Amino acid sequence: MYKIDRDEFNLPFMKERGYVRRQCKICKAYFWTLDEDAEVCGEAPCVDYTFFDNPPTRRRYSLREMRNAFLKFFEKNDHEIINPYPIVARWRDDLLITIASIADFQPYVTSGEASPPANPLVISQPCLRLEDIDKVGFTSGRHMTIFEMGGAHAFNDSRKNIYKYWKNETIEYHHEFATKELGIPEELITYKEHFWVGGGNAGPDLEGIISGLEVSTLVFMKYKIDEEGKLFETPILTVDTGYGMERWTWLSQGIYYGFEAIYGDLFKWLTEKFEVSIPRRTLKRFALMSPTLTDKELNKFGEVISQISSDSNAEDMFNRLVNIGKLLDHSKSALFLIKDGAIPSNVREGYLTRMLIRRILKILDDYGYEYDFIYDLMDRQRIYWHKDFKELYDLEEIIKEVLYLEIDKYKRIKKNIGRIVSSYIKRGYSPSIELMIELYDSHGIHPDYVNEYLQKSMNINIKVPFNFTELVAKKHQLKGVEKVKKKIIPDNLSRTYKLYYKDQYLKEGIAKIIYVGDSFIILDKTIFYPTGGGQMHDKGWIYTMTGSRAYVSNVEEEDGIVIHYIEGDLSKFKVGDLVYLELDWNRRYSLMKHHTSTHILLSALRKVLGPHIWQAGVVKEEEYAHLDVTHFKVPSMEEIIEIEQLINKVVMEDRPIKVKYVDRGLAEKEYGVSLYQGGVVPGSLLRIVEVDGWDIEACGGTHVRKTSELQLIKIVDVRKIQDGVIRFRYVAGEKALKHYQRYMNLLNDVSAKLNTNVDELTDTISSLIKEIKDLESSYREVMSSLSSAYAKLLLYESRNIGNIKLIVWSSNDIDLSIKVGEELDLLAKDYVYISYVKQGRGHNILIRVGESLVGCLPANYIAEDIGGTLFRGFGGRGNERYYRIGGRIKSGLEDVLTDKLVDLVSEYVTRNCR
RNA sequence: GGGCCCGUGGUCUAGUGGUAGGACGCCCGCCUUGCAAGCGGGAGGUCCCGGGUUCAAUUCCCGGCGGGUCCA
Repeated sequence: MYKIDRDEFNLPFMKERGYVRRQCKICKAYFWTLDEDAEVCGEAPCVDYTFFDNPPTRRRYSLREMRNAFLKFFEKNDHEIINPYPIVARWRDDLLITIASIADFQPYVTSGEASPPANPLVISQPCLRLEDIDKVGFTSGRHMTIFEMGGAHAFNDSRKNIYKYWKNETIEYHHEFATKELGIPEELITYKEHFWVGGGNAGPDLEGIISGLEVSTLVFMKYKIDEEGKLFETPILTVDTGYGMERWTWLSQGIYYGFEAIYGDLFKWLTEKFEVSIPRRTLKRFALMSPTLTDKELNKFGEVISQISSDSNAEDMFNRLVNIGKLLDHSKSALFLIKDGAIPSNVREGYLTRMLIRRILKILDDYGYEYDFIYDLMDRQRIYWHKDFKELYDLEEIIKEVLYLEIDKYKRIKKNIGRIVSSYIKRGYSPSIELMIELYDSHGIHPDYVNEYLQKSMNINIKVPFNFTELVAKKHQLKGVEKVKKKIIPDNLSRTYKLYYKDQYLKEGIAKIIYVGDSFIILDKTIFYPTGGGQMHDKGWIYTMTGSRAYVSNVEEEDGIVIHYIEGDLSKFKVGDLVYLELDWNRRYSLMKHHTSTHILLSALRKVLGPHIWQAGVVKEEEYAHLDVTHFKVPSMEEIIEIEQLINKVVMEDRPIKVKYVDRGLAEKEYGVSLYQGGVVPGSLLRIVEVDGWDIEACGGTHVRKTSELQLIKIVDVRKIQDGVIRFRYVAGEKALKHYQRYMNLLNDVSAKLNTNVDELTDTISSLIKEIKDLESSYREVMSSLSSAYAKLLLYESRNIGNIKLIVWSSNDIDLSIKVGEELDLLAKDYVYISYVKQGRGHNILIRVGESLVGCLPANYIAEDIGGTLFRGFGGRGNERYYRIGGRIKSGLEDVLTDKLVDLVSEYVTRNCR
């Protein structure tokens, strides 16, 4: 797509080492090699892997050893080691998960807006990629959903005269790491040209290929790319290298199946558990051909396996092997996601965790293992990795609870399969792919399970296509139109100076008007805080120097410019005038208390509930605040009480709240990315708010000076707002007092209404409920005796036509009429009961006939006859014994109805029954 | 953030524009040495909430709340 200049990589390094540029005759890519006669690029599938049984490195490395070797090598070469970021990318609003080491530094570092935590730096970043999840296991370890990307990054900024290094040094480092550090002969290394595009940036890159395996990508980011694919040079040149730690490890061990290299003992444990035994030679053949496997071939895995082994159970064995790979891979991914707060959910990153866990459960199902096996699997993973990722250690209980809930949900789905599938078929769905898509989409039922059910109940078998998930995805492709916020302010205004950052307690001030819109004013500086970071905007007043006053009802921020929305007349406000500003301080002070309370609560939640707690959303209003956090269930009353006591202890300890501005890079290094609880914070300088010794966050809100100002924080509501997200609602300061008072009033009101006092309220209500129940049951009894009495009376007064008793009754209660009809059954078998009921504007006729008359006088026949003559246009429904019709008739006709009915039915009866 | 599915006794559910039904559980009785099972009887419901259409809504329509599920 993008052409790379033939001299792009014609670097001094290439000349010194004797590398020449060649074109691959198979894949057509250009590459650099020491072999002047080379015709193919050196990457599988153009060539075979050549490291099996014969690793090119000086020795074998475990993943940990490889990571250390990598980090230490670059540290030796003046790179600073940076701790990895979480795999849930909360500092980005365009990504859910960290897919590359450079993602840690986008967008503000790569755009030049903020400086990096160190320059140059090196990092080993766990990354998650789910695009190739279906290939995991089949490609022998080339694809994993979770992997560590070793990133050595340098940021060159021509505007600031910062130059670290660029192409030549990058390749030299790579080469030296491979040859000197690991001892790989340089003839085995080729560099393949490529053009990399991603995350809004682009640039040429070299792929480092050793013994057939691509082990690194050295990207030279120098373009921004727009939606049409146009390239623009950027002032920042970013060296973005990605060393695939797992692949280097695999390479160094020279074994066939990559998962064995990475997961060692865990792999061995699973092969025993799944009773996998594959001859070494067969496994090697498989691993060698795995890079060439296409989707189509994976669809016919059996045929592929038959090419490399004649063994009758070979396909089963390889399927088991592939599933072991999937189990290892998916369980590690799920573990790391949970560690970083991606609690299983039906939305966002939590959904990825759920999907991975469900895939594991499905495999266990397929091989007849108990779901409980996943506890063991995940716990072994936790122990396996906890030395490298210390937070894992404390996660034992949390993971257990999360898994318990997920297994429970999965079982529920499975239990309902039969019922749901048959209900869809009853609804007119034919057993088909469409049905499977619908069932998966709406109920999460895996197509295999649908098939199993169809096979059992209808003996139908449907082939599930390899691209099933793709078909499901297609249903969702209609994209919503993005709402573009209309810009209402002119371009040339300068940013508003924010006085509330200079002094958070400013209640009044003076500013100059620089723009007057139709309903808003823009000032050169302001004390009004605009809605942001979950904190609602201030309200207050703006005065002209001549005493005119306007009410500020809303404040918003756009591109650093604060917009004051005004209620009322703006004609007195002129550009250039000085105005006097006054805050509604009660409101603001309450907002500040709620904001500081939020910080205190968040840290308390992490302490009480666990390190998986992250902020998922927050709103601070004048009357109350709420904080949404990632957690798997509503905390118990005990936990909530503990949390409440803890936050109020912090209040009473009177801790100071400090605000300081720190360079973004330094702040991240010092405090970690847990700083970004509130999401993306732009800019190079971060405003850090610290509740002394308790909580540190990057935050743009206004806070109180000391925790004692909060007086009291009261949690008023805790509930689950979606799977994996719990909402805490709370109030602070005088709002807490107000809350108590409001509830006390409520209780008093209720007590007064019930003529009791608050302490006896529960007992009173209990006895009231009982009383109502008793009344209801007496009412039923009365109704029953009443209808029984009516039935007897009506029967006594009935007129005999032949030996049939005809009862015509006019009532005003449809329920009573129905009941009376039922009672008649107990008294007679040869009656015809017609009840006329007027209700509101409508009229209803009930018709009921005794048991012995069903043959000659079915209720539905009578109804049709009456309906046809007397109530044209009425609707009705019923059966031979019971029928009900109704509709609207002209007023004034009611009186004649009863007589007419009697005549009609008498005639009808005489005619039909002799 | 968006799409789709679902809300009926304590639990699981059938069903419907016109009398809310079944199973499990619960209570009482019978049979049995006892248990389980069986038989007979009984209690238990604002058919999620609000609005609309209709003579009539648990059912149809709209909105809300709650649950499920998939996609990004």
